[in-house]
Amino acid sequence: MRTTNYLLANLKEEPTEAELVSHKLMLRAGLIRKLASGVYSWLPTGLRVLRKVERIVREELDKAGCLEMLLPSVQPAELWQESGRWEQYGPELLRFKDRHDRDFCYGPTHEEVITEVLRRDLKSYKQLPLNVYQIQTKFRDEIRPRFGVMRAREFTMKDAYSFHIDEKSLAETYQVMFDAYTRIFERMGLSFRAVQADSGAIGGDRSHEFQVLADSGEDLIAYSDGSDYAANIEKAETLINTSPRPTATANLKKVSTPTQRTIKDVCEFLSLPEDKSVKVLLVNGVEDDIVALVLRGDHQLNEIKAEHHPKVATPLTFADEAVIERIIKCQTGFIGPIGLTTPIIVDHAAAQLNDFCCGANEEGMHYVNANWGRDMAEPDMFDLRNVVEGDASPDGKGTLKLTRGVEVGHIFQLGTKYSDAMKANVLNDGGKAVNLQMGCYGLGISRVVAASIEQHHDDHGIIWPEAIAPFHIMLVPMNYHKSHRVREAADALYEQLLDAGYEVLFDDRKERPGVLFATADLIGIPHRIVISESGIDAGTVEYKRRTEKDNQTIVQTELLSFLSAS
RNA sequence: CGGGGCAUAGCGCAGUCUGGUAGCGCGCCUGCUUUGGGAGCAGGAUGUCGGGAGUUCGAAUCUCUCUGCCCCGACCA
Repeated sequence: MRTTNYLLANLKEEPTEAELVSHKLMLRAGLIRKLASGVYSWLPTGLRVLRKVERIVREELDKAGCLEMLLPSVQPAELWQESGRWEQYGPELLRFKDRHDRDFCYGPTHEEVITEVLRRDLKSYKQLPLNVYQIQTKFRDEIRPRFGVMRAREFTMKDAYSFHIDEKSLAETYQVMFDAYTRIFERMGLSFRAVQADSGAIGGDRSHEFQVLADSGEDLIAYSDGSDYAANIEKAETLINTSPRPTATANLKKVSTPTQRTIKDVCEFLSLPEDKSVKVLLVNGVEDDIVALVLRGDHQLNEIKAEHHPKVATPLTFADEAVIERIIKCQTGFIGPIGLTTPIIVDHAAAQLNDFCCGANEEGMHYVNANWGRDMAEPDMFDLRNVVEGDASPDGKGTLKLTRGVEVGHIFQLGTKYSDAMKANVLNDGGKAVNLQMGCYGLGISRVVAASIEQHHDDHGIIWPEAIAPFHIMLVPMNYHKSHRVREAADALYEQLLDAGYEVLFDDRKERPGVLFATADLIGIPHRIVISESGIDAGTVEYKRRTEKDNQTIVQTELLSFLSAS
């Protein structure tokens, strides 16, 4: 491709709308343009990358025995009502009506549609297992889209769905997909980690996320330094300390803390370490108005885990101030477990404390030297907190470290959640109808593009991994418009490289060298070849890899063999 | 949805407080010079000052209203 016949669409200045490096570079290098909040156009260079990502995904899924289909993006409400998600999904589901006033939505995901399509055609266990996928535009009306295509409302996703006669078959395909995802992200040159995950709104029992490691990632991941354990912080369990709780050594004492309401203030005021205090968070309950969650002062509530407690209302919401004052007759900041009449759920770490500090349920007062079992009932324990760096790994091997990631893939074992709701079944070998076991497997195609840039860039621009680069080679002639010799040599080499099967971006613009070099760096094409008069005299070309700082001089006649070797 | 901010040329911004015929840089077009890391000089084009309503002799500027966008909190590929 000659740049004079191409749309480079580079921006010299940084767009103010962008915060993340990847977002800035995607705008500057002419990959995308914003049409509306969270809605982007893909320009030629961006689309080339997107297609490369899709190609790798297709190749690996086809190899894994997954069949490509294409489902409608517009879906009738009836299907969503049948699965129960028309109500559950909330405002993130973009809904609209057709001319007959019938309800539709734009698909944010396709469990309902695929189940509807296949329940008609799947009749026998002999047709199973079946694994299908599509690559398609989704729309999720995110409350706050941000970071360009990283969290867009409209985005390209690969979604796959598998159908099985039993859990064993599901687990096998799940593993096949796990391995396919691993190969896909390896081929793309991404540094990533598969982590255990909470399955969230999609539902199901077992799930993993594929996280591209990046400081700017929105997810926190905990991983062990002594094993392959890794989990999203939402999911990461704490290893329960089974040693007996230290015994009480001092008498309960009420102390005045007139204006100290936060753990930090109370502990500073009383000269106590924060890990010798507990805090009480009041949330709405399922049966009770309020449920008290007790955590060690230095720990943070994990809302996802808390939602898994049967007494806690889902989604987790904090209790209303007015309700708190009515039931506990005390303002937040001075609330503690002693004498509370609400159900009390205690995190394992808080339950291990002796002689701790807590609110006295009385304005301006706290207790010190509080002890479970002596000053109040033995604790009802549950895993409520976020793991912290240095915690023991839940598998008992090593300690946990934290890192940030971008979720580019998420795979789930759904079980029969959708087949139960939508009555999707086949006959087994005994002639009995059984509901299908299902798996689903998402991969954010457009997000991968952003995540890759997040991981591969420098001050000058993008550094594409070979596998997803928009072009293989940037051909840069010096003085193309003045020198006949350069023109002839560059034109000839361009044809030669194309014939050899390379995707070449040939910068034949009438620009100064600095502009050409800056463009090449910004777009981030892996290989750069410079043609100049002096090189022609010496029978050489200049070669530079985008990942490296220095040039190499290559004898012109050896260029093709050099390239095929590198 | 709550809190904060912004909207002026393709992009980045000044001008708004204190109303008086819209400006700067980059980019773009033309010419000359220059030619190994985003050149120099000269000339040129480009605006419903986000929309609507109001106040005023007069509104980018003041008032009201609507819309869009960005950032911080609860979702997800």
